[in-house]
Amino acid sequence: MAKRNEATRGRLSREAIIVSAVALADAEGLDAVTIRRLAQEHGVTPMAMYWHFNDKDSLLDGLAEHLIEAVQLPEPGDAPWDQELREILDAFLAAIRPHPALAGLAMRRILAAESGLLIAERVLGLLRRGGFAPAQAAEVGTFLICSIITLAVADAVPGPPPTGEEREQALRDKRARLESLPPGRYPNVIAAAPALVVCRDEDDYFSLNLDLLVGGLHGLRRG
Amino acid sequence: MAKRNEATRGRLSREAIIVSAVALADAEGLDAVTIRRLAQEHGVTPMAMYWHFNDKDSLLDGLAEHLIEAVQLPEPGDAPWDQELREILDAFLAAIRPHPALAGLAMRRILAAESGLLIAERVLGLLRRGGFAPAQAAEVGTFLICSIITLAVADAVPGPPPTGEEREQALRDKRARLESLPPGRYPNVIAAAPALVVCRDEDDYFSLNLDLLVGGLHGLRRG
DNA sequence: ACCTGAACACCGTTCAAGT
DNA sequence: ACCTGAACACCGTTCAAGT
Repeated sequence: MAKRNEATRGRLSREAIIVSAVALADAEGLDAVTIRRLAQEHGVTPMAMYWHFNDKDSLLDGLAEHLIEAVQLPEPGDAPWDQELREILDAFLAAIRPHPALAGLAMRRILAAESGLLIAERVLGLLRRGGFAPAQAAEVGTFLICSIITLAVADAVPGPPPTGEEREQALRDKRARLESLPPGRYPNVIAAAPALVVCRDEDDYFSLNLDLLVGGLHGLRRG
Repeated sequence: MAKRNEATRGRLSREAIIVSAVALADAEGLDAVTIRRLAQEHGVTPMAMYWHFNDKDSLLDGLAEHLIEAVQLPEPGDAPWDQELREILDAFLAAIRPHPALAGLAMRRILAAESGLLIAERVLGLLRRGGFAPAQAAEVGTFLICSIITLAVADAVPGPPPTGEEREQALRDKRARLESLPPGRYPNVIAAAPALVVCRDEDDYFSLNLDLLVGGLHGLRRG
């Protein structure tokens, strides 16, 4: 389909492959990100990829790193630790939100590259300022990052994102199914049906649960 | 390899397939759960599976349902709402913990089957008792469940679980890498290295972060 | 240094056909 | 009702070879 210099002028490169992989994941989901498919988009044979990446897993490593590098870490300030932590978590979420299909890749790869290590260092430092011992900070910090990723992944349907029209229809069906449940047994599911099938406002959803996470830190016993 | 009645005496059945798929996922990870592999273990051709499941996705639906059905929902009592909620989240985590490779399947499938709807109804009911409006309860409740799943998924390495020996080695390597980082830039990562690479006690890790989640509810504005 | 050709062992899935 | 045979369009990966 794509001739050689359509996607990249000149040579094939790690960066060019990663950029097209990100676009592909955004458009059609992570399952569409395939060695063979990427090769085709660059007008190259599948084996050419193996010069730039050891295997598919290291391609995914590259995607995760690319994602994490996009995080715009705020400068350290003199705000209270919890407020500064919140800003970092906001920045992290802002960076991965546009790529829900890829966000999950970051879960087990934050400590693999420098950009992720910098984030971890900041988060751990703030938690220590908040009174957490190193091991506790590690456990809580890991969970915080994973939870943010979970927030971003939550609105990723696996496979190709459906078109607006069929998506609307699927949501209507799902909501109708919930609302036609026996009212005696499921009163709360029925009452919450609209919000269960799709949140009213994504920003509200995110900030509500970020409030929960950061607020929850204050109740924990330190030591 | 396996003769016909090794894995199942008599006929093939949905349940028998699911049970062997769970065992396979536990032993070798979700990637090993393959139509062809399962067929082989039941001494049957791959196409036989398509009589029992529409496609692979509905097999995964079945696995998720199987997992959620294992949740031992505590009886409703007269404990405070947050305490009862905590018990439900504990029960949920206890059920999915043994199957980290499968836990992720439950994320988008809780509302698909009755067992999950019952859990959702209880969680939503308790959140409403805690003062949350229906839509807010939906958003917080969804996040709570997803976070619990994240906790369980967190210690699932994709692919076949490595043997004890090579796992130990991999963890030692990872820890050594973190500890040999420049101390000027990464003091907190270095201090937390042991806990970042593997938590001392999994129960502690889980209960610490469950405390965070449930405690975080109290700080949220209701309405 | 960078890429191709040919081949291997896998996937999920369909469709017609057997009992 | 339950399963098979044959076929299709995909995967990731290796290895020797070309320029």
